[in-house]
Amino acid sequence: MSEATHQKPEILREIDLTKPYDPQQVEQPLYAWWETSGYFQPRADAPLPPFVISIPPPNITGSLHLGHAMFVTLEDIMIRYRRMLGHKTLWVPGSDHAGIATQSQIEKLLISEGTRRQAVGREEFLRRTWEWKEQYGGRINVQLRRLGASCDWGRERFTLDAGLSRAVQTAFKRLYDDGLIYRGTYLVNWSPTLGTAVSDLEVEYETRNVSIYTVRYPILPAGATDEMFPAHTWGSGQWAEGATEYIAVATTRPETLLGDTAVAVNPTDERYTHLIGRFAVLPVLGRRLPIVADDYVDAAFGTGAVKITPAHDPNDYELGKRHNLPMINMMNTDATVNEQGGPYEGMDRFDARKAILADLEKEGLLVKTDPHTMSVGISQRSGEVIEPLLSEQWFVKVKPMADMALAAVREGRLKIIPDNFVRVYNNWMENIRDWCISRQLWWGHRIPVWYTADGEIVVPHPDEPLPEGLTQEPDVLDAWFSSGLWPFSTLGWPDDTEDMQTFYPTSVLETGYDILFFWVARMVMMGCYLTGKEPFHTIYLHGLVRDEHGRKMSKTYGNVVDPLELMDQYGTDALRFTLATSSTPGLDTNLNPQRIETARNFANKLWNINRFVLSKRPQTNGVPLSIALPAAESDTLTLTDRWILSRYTRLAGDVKRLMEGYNFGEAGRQVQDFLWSDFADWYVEIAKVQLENEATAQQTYAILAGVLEGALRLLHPFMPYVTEVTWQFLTEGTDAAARRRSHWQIGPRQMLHC
RNA sequence: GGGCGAUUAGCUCAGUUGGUUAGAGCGCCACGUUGACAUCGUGGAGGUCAGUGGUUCGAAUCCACUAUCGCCCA
Repeated sequence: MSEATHQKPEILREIDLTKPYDPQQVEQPLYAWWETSGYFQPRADAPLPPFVISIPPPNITGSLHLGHAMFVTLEDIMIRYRRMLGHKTLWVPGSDHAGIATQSQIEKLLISEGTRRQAVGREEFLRRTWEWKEQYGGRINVQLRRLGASCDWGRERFTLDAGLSRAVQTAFKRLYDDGLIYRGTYLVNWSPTLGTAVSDLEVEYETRNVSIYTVRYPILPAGATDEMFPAHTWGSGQWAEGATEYIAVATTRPETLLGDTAVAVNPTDERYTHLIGRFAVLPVLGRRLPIVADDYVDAAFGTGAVKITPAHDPNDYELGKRHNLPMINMMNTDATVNEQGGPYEGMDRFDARKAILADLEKEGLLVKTDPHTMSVGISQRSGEVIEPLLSEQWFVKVKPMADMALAAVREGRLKIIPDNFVRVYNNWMENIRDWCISRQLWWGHRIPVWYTADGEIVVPHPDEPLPEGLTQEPDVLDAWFSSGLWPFSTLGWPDDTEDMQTFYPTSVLETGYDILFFWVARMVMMGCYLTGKEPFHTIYLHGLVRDEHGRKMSKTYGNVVDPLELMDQYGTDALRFTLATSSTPGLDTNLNPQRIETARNFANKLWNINRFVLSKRPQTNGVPLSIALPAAESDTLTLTDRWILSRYTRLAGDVKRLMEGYNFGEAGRQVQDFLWSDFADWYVEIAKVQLENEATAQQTYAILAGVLEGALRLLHPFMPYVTEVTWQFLTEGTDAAARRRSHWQIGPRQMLHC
């Protein structure tokens, strides 16, 4: 198709201009046309430098929610704007394997078939999961297309792709060789029903009303030997017979006493100084517990004496290390009591609690029960109470990377919008703790570590052949490990590919503030460390989408709004425009359905303005019509003409300024205000008169068409569908169509008419 | 305990370097329609910008404190 004979896409020929704007008729065919025409690929001949966004990869198990709609809206606004300005623009799409979420989904599927993961085995489980992924994993990306996302789908990536897996293995080896990855036995957050460790970030804290129990432990009577005390069996009711002194401790988790290895008091607490160095006797098991002094103990809390369970509590763990206490793990990985639990072995943790309390009472050792509020760790994924558990895991020593990430922001190479998140970012980076990266799952990147028969660790380079006779580590990596590499792994890293050279570092990373630590911070750390460059120069954080009264959307509350339904009802442009214009960076958005209706009306308004302008189009006898604004100094212009041109020029400048400053909402509102209030309500009405006058008719039409054409382009990043279809009708057979050499890609001067 | 944010019309929200009379949509009231558009137009009512104090010629905007709500971290 030559430029001079530019025609609107075939699909638009079906559209009936006499009816109100119908998004359903336009959107999907238009998207297909964009995509198949290659408009979303970066242009080789783009005049301006690359502008690149890596998509926040949705989970393959995910289905579209308003969070996706928000990020697509904002990122697509940036991408389309930069593309129109002439940047070599790339938006890299893809999806995340989402270890726990996906594995849980397939486990449920197996259970519904009457079997389970352990029964089918790892290989078959993975085969089933891949099968599921191939079948359903792409659904979310079909839905992102409906939102109008102008991603280059030819570059779509998945975190478990061969290339990205090689990136994971390369990163792992590099960090391991540099001493930043280590294996060790530490207290970790254990999710019993998921059967895996999780990172600190995956634990949420909830204030709960619980009971605090005061339990007294007998002090070993002077001169008593192991045989002499306790003299009676546990549960006899006479277990503590012969004790003359006791030390009382307060606990909210009495079942953990089975793992106690000491009792601690504050060294300055005069109530207990005489007991320091002596021994208490552990109820149930009769174990001798040294009474130790440590500043950690708050003399004012409870009884001032604390039972110490190093294998089941973070503070006790630290204290245990200071005092060289044994660490006794009394729990299995499914949170039942293990062989250390004596008579309670095999009981679930909460059943054991009840049983132990009953027995303590029987033995006269339960002093009292008080109500207590405390913060309880909950597994983000499963909602169950997290169990601090001593186990062998793999960790990343993140401090050196965090220092680089801090410097990037401090030295201005990385900007965060809105900037109040800089403090949050700094605070987290400065107090960062090592990251537990091993997960006891099957779905994910299996940790690239092999063991020899002697248990020696081998971490091969991904391109090296594997020595014979090795056994691979069974655990997989936290899925955030691979998403931490996303901006560069998707471009071909560790290879020095053309895409890496052209598009890395990327430009803006846009996502919700709720995953600042989970994802953004990790990408910055990994990017800085592994590639030597900040993976992007700007972080733009949006807020959460809430319901119209500010309540968090939740299934249980029944206030979840489905973006697909909104798009069916009002059109994609209406949803996008509403999300963009009712939000401010970093702040939560209360989504008011009435505003979506207004945005739909706005789309229809544009449609009708365009119909009016088209109806006034002069006859040109086959010569392409020129859509060009008259020079502002032309003395044939009426006052109204000058006014609208002035307003338009100011709008173009303001939009440019606002877009550059990431104030997309305000930019969108200004274009709407201009088109509806200034252009439609005033200029169009006065144009009706001017068009009747031979002296002004021609110029009036030029202004009508020229201003509309330009304003449509200003609005296009926000409402891509209606602006595209309208623009196609408006410019068909004109020089404006030819000027756009391909799609919306025209230079900045033309775009803004300034 | 530490930190962050919000508070503007009945509702949902704008208001970006401090600058006429604080804006929009919806809702409400009145009027209007064959001619781009009723998914519309015109006009109107409606605000002590949470409160107090301060800086300034001038404050919704900057500062301090207070209140309420929300979030993050420990």
